[in-house]
Amino acid sequence: MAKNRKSCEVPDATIHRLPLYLEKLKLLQAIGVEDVSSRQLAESLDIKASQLRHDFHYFGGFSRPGRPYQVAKLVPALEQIIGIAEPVPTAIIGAGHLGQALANYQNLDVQGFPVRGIFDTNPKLIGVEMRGQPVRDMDELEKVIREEKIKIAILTVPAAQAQTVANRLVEAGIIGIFNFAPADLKVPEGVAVRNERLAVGIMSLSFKVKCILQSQEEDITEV
Amino acid sequence: MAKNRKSCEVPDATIHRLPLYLEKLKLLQAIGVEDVSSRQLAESLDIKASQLRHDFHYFGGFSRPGRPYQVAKLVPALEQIIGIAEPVPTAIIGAGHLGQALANYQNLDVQGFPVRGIFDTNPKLIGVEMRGQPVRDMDELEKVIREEKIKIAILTVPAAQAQTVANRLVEAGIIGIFNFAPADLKVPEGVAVRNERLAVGIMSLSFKVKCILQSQEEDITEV
DNA sequence: GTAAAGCTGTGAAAACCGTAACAGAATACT
DNA sequence: AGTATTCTGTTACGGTTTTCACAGCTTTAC
Ligand SMILES: NC(=O)c1ccc[n+]([C@@H]2O[C@H](COP(=O)([O-])OP(=O)(O)OC[C@H]3O[C@@H](n4cnc5c(N)ncnc54)[C@H](O)[C@@H]3O)[C@@H](O)[C@H]2O)c1
Ligand SMILES: NC(=O)c1ccc[n+]([C@@H]2O[C@H](COP(=O)([O-])OP(=O)(O)OC[C@H]3O[C@@H](n4cnc5c(N)ncnc54)[C@H](O)[C@@H]3O)[C@@H](O)[C@H]2O)c1
Repeated sequence: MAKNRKSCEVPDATIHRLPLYLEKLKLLQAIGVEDVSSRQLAESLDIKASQLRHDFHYFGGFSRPGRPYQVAKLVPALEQIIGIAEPVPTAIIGAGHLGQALANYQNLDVQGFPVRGIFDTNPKLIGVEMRGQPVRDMDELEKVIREEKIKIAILTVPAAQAQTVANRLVEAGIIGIFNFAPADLKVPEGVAVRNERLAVGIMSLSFKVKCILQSQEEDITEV
Repeated sequence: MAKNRKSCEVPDATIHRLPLYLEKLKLLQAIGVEDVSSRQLAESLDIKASQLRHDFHYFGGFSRPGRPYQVAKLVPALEQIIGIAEPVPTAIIGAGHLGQALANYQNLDVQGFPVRGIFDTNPKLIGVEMRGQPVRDMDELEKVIREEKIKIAILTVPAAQAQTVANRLVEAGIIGIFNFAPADLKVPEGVAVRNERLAVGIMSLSFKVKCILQSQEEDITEV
């Protein structure tokens, strides 16, 4: 099974496209589409068909030359690769504004990440129900992570607390941290962090908006 | 000023780093640091100093050989480049769970994106105050966008409504859409879209977690 | 049955991005 | 003053990602 190890040596860019493929395929599946060609799938996602085939090639290919892809086979194959063939129990740390929004985000469940623990330190929040689950005191963190076999944590605490909490999560056995706080977390090897920075997103958008406005101004002065 | 047009031909990867530079610089500024070398700044962000200089080089450089960067000059220069030298009035469309979290996210203001309009169609939400602003009916959308000179919209409506609402936003003069709905928006040229897909983020994290778990298992069986 | 069209898997080419190296300039030190 | 050090701007290099091109298989049309 050297394939498994090899399957982890995949460009980040490819990894980020896998969820997009899966999402689109599930959509097709829902409307009864059985077969789909690399061209059809790629065009609906605004990428080149060759890139899609190349991406799939990292995992050995999902069809045979001449045959289009079968949606019913591709969906579970991608789920397997992404690691959500089985539901992945997840925790939310910090039940503030963002944490509450995420706790109420039904798509998390659908996508394979059932929330099995919501934690906070604020006594006013502890016990409050969110989507059928009580907010728990941080005292229970280690116990719940162990019992529910939680491997992924969504971190929505203030930036100042992020590193401290992250350390505790790692200590408790968390392997993946989805971090929404604007802080550069340091974690030991064997733990994956994904930073979701709102500021980066809106600022790169702003950059492009500025470029558009500038080119519009130039067009006017040129006429 | 051919520089302006040229300054828009910058790799995406560089654009995404600019906000990180700015954030760190503001932090340094806050604690009274006046000068900073490319090495110092880069190391604190876990990137190579040469890359930072390379990034800055797209914009002509911010210092002279031999001199470190002056924080007080760099901050406004980056703000200019990103397009937030002046505050950028922003609207939130969809005041549900996520829209409310964002409306209450003070960092948006701080980073230069004051929210000047929150919109929804749900009568129960219209009029409710969020951070000193009432949720407005969508009827007022065009008027408020015009009066407040809003150029960027944060889209937090259900996926099914996203394209329809996006069309209306473009029609009303919006140039940048920060889209949180899992939908591939089609917009005309001259409009920038940035998709923020939670599913992509958590699934790529899941992929890495799966790889970590697999390599741990292999380590055990090898011993 | 045969030709044509459509499809994937695959490796090579091109484009892109990150890294290293260095020249020239400013500063610090002796 | 002179030398060593530190620093940026800039270019050249190397690696990675994307794109292209095509061989070979499969179905469709006639
Ligand atoms: N609100 C947004 O829309 C938004 C968007 C992007 C990023 N963020 C980031 O997400 C984080 C949370 O934002 P928010 O708006 O929800 O803030 P918030 O203040 O509403 O929520 C933070 C929650 O974390 C809890 N908390 C504090 N310390 C804790 C600890 N040690 N352990 C467990 N819980 C703790 C607090 O009690 C609070 O309920 C911040 O870092 C923020 O920068 C927020
Ligand atoms: N909740 C989350 O944490 C989260 C995370 C990532 C992405 N998203 C996405 O963000 C979007 C919103 O999620 P949510 O959880 O806030 O859902 P929500 O149902 O709580 O909120 C959606 C809001 O949009 C309003 N709306 C519906 N149609 C509208 C229209 N035509 N014009 C204006 N407003 C309209 C609704 O009245 C509602 O208040 C969804 O597409 C969701 O997939 C949500």
